[in-house]
Amino acid sequence: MEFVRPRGTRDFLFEEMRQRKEVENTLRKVFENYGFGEVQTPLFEDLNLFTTKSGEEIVDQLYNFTDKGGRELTLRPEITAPIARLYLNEMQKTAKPIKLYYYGSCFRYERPQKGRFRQFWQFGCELIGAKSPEGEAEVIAMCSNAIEELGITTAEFNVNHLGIIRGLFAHFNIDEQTQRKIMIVIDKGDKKLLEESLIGDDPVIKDNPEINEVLFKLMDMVGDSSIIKDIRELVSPYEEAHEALAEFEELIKTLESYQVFNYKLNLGVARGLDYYTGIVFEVYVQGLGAQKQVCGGGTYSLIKLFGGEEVVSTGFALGFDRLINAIEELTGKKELEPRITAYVAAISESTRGKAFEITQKLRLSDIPTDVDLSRKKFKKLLAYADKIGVKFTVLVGERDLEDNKVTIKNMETGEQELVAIDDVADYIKKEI
RNA sequence: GCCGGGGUAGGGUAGGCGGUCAUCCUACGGGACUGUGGAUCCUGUGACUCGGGUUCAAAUCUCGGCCCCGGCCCCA
Repeated sequence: MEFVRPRGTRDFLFEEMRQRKEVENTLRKVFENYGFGEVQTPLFEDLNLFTTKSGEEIVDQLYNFTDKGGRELTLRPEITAPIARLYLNEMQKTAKPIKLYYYGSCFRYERPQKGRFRQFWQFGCELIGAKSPEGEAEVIAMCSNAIEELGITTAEFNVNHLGIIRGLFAHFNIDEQTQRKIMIVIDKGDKKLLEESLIGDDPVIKDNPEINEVLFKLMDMVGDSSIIKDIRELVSPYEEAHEALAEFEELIKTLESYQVFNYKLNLGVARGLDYYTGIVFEVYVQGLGAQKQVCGGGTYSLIKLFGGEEVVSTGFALGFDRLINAIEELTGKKELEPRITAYVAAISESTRGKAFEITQKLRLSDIPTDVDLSRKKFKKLLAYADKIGVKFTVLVGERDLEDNKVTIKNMETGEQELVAIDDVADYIKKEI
C-alpha cells in the first residue's frame, strides 16, 4: 500500500520550517509594534458563516462536511469571517478600536498551481472600530512596513476607494445586478474587455454613454498621488462621489504622514464583494506567475452583515506561501545555519557514558548539542559531525579523561585544544 | 472543469528509433582502518507512477487512470 499526500498539500522539512518560522516571527514583531494582538479561531466553522458572507456558490470551493451530530461545517477558507464571528461572540463591549491579528491555515478546494494550494496559510489583521481614513492609513502602513521588513523590495501597493464608483452608480441609478457585472469586469483588469463592456458595440450599460465614458476614463487612472486632481476633475459633476473622493484624498495625506510613499492609486482594484464599503488595496509582486497577489484588504461592514451593530472594520490578509515564494524569488534560497553547534564523540566504548554527561552539560548551558546514539565507531563520528555541520566536536578519550579533560576540535579550522571538562561549555560559548 | 509539459533507487540523473545483469553522482548500511581516517579503498541495500493494448520481447511505442509542474477559469 502506498500513501500519497492529498492533492494541493505539502510537507515541510526542517529548512522550510525554519524559514517559515523566521518569516512568521518577523511579521509578528511588526504587527505587535503597531499594537495588534494575536488571536486564534477554530480550523472549522459553521458552513453558513461563509455562505452568508460570500454566497451559496462558494460551497463547491469549500471543504465542507456534516459532522456526527448532523451539523453542516466547513474547513475555513479564510479568516476574516471567523474574526467577525469572534467579535460578535465575545468582543462587542471591548474598548475600540480593537487590533487583532492572526496566522493560520485555510482550505479551499481549487486546482493547485504555483502559489496556490488546497491548504495554505494566511497572516492577517483586523482593525475594528477605527475611523476612516486614520484606521486605513494605519493598516496600510503596517502592511507596507511588514513587507519591507521581509526584504521584499518590489511590492506594488494599489489602493482604491470603492465609494467613488459607488457614487457614480448612485448618480446614474444603475441597478445592483448591473453594478455587479461592471465590478467583475473591472476586477479582471483586462483593458480590452473593459473597453468592449463599456464603450464597445454592446455595452453592459445601455443608453447611457456618459457613465460608460466616465467609468472607462476612471479605470484608466493609475499613478501616484498627483493623479488625484484628474480624478477630482472627472467626478466633479457627480455629487454622490464627492464624499468618497474627499476620504480618498485624506487617506493619501495621512499615508504620507505615516511616511508611506510606495503606493499607487488604482481605480481598477475592485475586490468583487459587496461588503467592501471604503478603501480597498492589493499588493502584487511580479515574478510569481499567475498568483502574483500577495495581499488583499480593505474596509468593510461584515459585522453588520452578520447581524451586529454597524462597526467599520479594516483589515488585510497576507498570502503567507506567496510571501515565501517572493522572498525566494528575490533573495534566492538561503543556506541555513546547522541546527547543532557541538557534537560529542566518544573515542572508545568505555568513554561513552562520559560523553552523555558532557552532552547534557552543554545542553543545560543552551548550546545545541548532539551525541552518537547508534554506537558508531569513532572513525565514523568525525565524518558524521562534519556532515551535520557542527562547529565543534568534543572528543572524549581515556587518556584525556585521566586529567579530567577532553579535546575540543574546531571543525572549521581543524585546530584542537585540551580543555577541562568543567570548562567545556564556557570554552565553546566564548568561541562561538 | 479545460489546455500544455512531465513521472527512472531517499535526493539528483543517463538511456528513449523496442532486445545482455538499467548508467552515473549522492545519500544510507557493512568492512579495511584500534586517539584524528572530516580522507582513501572495498562492499551491500535500493528505481523504470499504476492499469490495459501492440509485440516473441516494453523503461522505451499506444490508450486510460493517478500524481507533479505550469497556464486558463476562479480567486472570499
